[in-house]
Amino acid sequence: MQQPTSVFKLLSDETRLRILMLLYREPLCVCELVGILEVPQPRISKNLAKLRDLGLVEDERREKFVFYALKRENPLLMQVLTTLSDDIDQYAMFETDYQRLDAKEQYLNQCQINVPNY
Amino acid sequence: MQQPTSVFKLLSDETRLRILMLLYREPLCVCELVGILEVPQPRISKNLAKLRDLGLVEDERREKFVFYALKRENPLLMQVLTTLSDDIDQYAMFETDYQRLDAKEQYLNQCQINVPNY
DNA sequence: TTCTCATATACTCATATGGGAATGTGTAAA
DNA sequence: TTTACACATTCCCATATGAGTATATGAGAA
Repeated sequence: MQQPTSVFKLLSDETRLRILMLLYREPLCVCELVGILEVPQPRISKNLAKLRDLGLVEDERREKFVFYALKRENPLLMQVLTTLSDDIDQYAMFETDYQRLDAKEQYLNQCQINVPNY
Repeated sequence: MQQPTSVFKLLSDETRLRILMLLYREPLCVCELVGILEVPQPRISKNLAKLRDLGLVEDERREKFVFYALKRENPLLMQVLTTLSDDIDQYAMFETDYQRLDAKEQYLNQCQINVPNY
């Protein structure tokens, strides 16, 4: 089990928290995260690596894409994400991200993924 | 309401999280925190100041002592502290701090406070 | 007023952190 | 085996952070 302070350190960065909130909803590949969050790809990749290093997410390659999924083993992390998600209308940025996730097809730039039945 | 990332940043430091966990139980003055946590006084004071700057705790002077109390207005913070507290046996350091809090009289070095009925 | 004690702050330093730009790697298609 | 695309990593830099030491502040006691 990870140290609580280490988990909070990862949660304390806006990019990472936005990523975690999205992965709380569903697994996503890097290019989807780039499209939804409108953040440069290296920044996404580097922050995903930090999340993976602490075991909060796991990655799985599917053809050309690498999908990241939230590992739902840490009760503290899950409690936090649930709390935020339950009050999503209190957090404008996360709420916007959720809306963009729901319509993610329009936010995938060059990359048009089509990986069925995850 | 504070940004979640700002709250997590404060929670990501071990000294501050230990302080918050103790204040979750009851208000304490600086010298009590020093005695229980065995951490240098300037470090306690500086971290308390950061917590106060973000509105997570409030201070109140009583004679020579300054008592700090958790402000229980932030749902996210309260949810986190409750989660940690409910699984306290999973977190050895916090559990030890709680035990020292329960017997705090023996950990107050020079300072022997006696401030009744808070 | 002077002394003592509790607490706060200033100063300095070493280290950590996040980010952008450029480049490397790996896979699949042509 | 080239090309294209998705993703990872390296390099460098500006800034933030946490800590210790010393010192300042502030209140009560003498």
